[in-house]
Amino acid sequence: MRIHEDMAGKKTYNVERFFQALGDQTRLRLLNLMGDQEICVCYFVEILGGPQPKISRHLAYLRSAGIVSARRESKWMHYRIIMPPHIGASQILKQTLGWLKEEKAMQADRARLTKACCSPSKYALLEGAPLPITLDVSPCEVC
Amino acid sequence: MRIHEDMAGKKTYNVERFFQALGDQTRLRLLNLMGDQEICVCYFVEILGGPQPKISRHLAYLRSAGIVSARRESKWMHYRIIMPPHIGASQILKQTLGWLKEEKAMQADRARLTKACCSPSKYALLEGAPLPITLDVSPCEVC
DNA sequence: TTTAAATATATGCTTTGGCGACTATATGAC
DNA sequence: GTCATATAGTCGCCAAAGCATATATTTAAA
Repeated sequence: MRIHEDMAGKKTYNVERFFQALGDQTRLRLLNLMGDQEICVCYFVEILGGPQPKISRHLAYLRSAGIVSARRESKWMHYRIIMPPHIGASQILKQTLGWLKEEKAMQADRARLTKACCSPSKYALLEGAPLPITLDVSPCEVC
Repeated sequence: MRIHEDMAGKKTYNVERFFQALGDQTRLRLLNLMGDQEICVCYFVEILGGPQPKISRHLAYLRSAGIVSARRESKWMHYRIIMPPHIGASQILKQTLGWLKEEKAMQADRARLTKACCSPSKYALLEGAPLPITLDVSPCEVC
């Protein structure tokens, strides 16, 4: 959850860690793919390419920064974005996700995800993999 | 300016670098102190404390990330925030600055800056230093 | 039913590069 | 020379990438 205590013993959100988590291309691509869906790791591996441990590492980083959460479903792991408890961070994260949607490279990633979901049998890695689950985004009281 | 070229030769904003620049406590404090003012380095050194090269280095980092610009006035250097050319980054930066204003530690920094400006003669480092200059913030067409 | 193989994901380990802190020194303006 | 600021050199640390291996779960075999 990446909360630490300050000298007064009060819980304080780790702002640095939050921004550092956003300061990496791979992690931004992962967040963009998640959007408001809960997605199985195998899709990340398929879409981003590259060695699987790399994906796993970056997901772990995002988890440790309190930006995503993981859920196990039999042998598959699903990741989703969770809004940080800190309201400022939460707003920035939303804004960042909105911005990513407008980047061409990010749109291409999402398009490939959609395509992969439509015909997962064409991708060896995705045989029998559970489809992404769209989360109902409860309206935020802030915005 | 931290723009690099992608394979198509098109100029592309360096998002990673932008977030990395925000991922450090000292740099966030510097940005918070600048706000909408142009401020002399000696104030940063006075308010943040610590060795002067540390401040200078972080300012250089912010400059290389295209987030601040520097202006020389005789022997003093003035720094101010400049809005990134990328609209998404620009919005995030504004939002971050707004958020910082609400953090207690950041408010304390600003209070000490105000105090120092009111009676610079009390601070050895600030003898004869030029006061911060408030910039007229032209209304942004986006927000 | 216990065991072994296969699949999905995570973690260890090593190398490499960047960044932060610190001290000392260089530059630029008076 | 003096003052304000920047840069260089060094050290230690964190993090990223790549490869190998461990864990967890399901399927297949015996």
